[in-house]
Amino acid sequence: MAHLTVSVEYAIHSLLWLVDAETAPLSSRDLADFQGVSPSYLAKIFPKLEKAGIVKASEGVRGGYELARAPEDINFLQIVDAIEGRKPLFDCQEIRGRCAAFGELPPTWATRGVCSVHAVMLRAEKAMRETLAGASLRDLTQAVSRKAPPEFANDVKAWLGERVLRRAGKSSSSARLSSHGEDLS
Amino acid sequence: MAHLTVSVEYAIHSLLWLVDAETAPLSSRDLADFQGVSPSYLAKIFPKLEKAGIVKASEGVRGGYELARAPEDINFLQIVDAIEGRKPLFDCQEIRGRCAAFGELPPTWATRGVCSVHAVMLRAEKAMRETLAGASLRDLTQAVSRKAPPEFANDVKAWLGERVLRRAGKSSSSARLSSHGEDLS
DNA sequence: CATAACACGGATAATATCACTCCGCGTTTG
DNA sequence: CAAACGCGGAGTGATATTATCCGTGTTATG
Ligand code: FES
Ligand code: FES
Repeated sequence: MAHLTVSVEYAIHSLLWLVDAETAPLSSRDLADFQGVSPSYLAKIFPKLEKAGIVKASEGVRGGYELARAPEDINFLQIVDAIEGRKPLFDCQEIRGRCAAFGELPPTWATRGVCSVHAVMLRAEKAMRETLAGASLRDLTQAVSRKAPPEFANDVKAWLGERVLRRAGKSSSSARLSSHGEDLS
Repeated sequence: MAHLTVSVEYAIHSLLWLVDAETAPLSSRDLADFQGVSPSYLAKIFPKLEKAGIVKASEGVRGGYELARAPEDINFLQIVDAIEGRKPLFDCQEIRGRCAAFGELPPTWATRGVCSVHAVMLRAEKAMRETLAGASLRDLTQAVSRKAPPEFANDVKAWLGERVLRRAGKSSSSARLSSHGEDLS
């Protein structure tokens, strides 16, 4: 867990829209266009979530992704680990064994167990991971719905629903897909 | 605080030897050779600790560094911030404002305050920082002295004392500087 | 059956950071 | 004055991040 990259931001925000999605599954392209991020990059992120068992993929046309578990069983730590691959916060180089006060090879007491400096870093990483594990996708959707006005959920479903209809070939109703007057050139 | 780099490991281990150092000040070169790390790289780290007020520098020959405060008043968080420069754990790109359900510019409720995803990351970073702030340099020296045999402290002082004598020009007694039979070619 | 829209993986490139080296300058001791 | 310091800037190779493009396989639709 070296650093929380933008891939994590893309992933969590994408998963947010998969919760309560009526028009499932949603393609990575749909989610990218909806959020205004790079489609090709988001397409590289979802296979990681799928291998971690967080989302379920369906192939072929009309395929896409849906949540593999209930949103209360998906937490931030699982998402971060799925994407960043369990990299440690601190990468100990075992300085302690190269002390010149030792001869060629250090005594056993010096290299046994975890270095006291490293132990503090491990505690810090554990505190961070526990905080991430304590935040579920369900908590996130509740926080968002407290913030957004009630009609926003309908706008989202209208936009995504229009997307699904359009790629189904029925590309007749191409205007007025959102109550905010969005059009795509 | 993007990632705890090896510079942090070098810094904390170096500061460890500055606690209870009888032959003060110690040069960055002394500390690097003693620990078996790159002298030129460690020399780039100490000015950061000096600007943070953790360490006090003396210039000229026989100069070097000593702790600027008592070791119980120096914690891991101060050292990490001094070296990594307060970089955040998570760099929010404000994805939420680019949602296609909004028109050209997003409504105020969507961009006001901190994003709910970002808020979780800030809590995780806070938990990590509090753990780091709870570990002082004094705690570290106590943990090390519990681990090392009592004669080790004498070995360290002998090696560093010999180093100070040698660069003082009195380079006659160059052998048998450690009870482990260390010699430097 | 042909096509188009998917997922998936590999290759590539631009940018940034990291670990590290080298140099020159000013300061201080002997 | 010379040697040993601290200090700052420039530069280098390795790696990671962000992003794009392409090819392969799968599946629904016409
Ligand atoms: S040897 Fe790596 S942190 Fe001490
Ligand atoms: S917009 Fe950056 S974390 Fe939500």
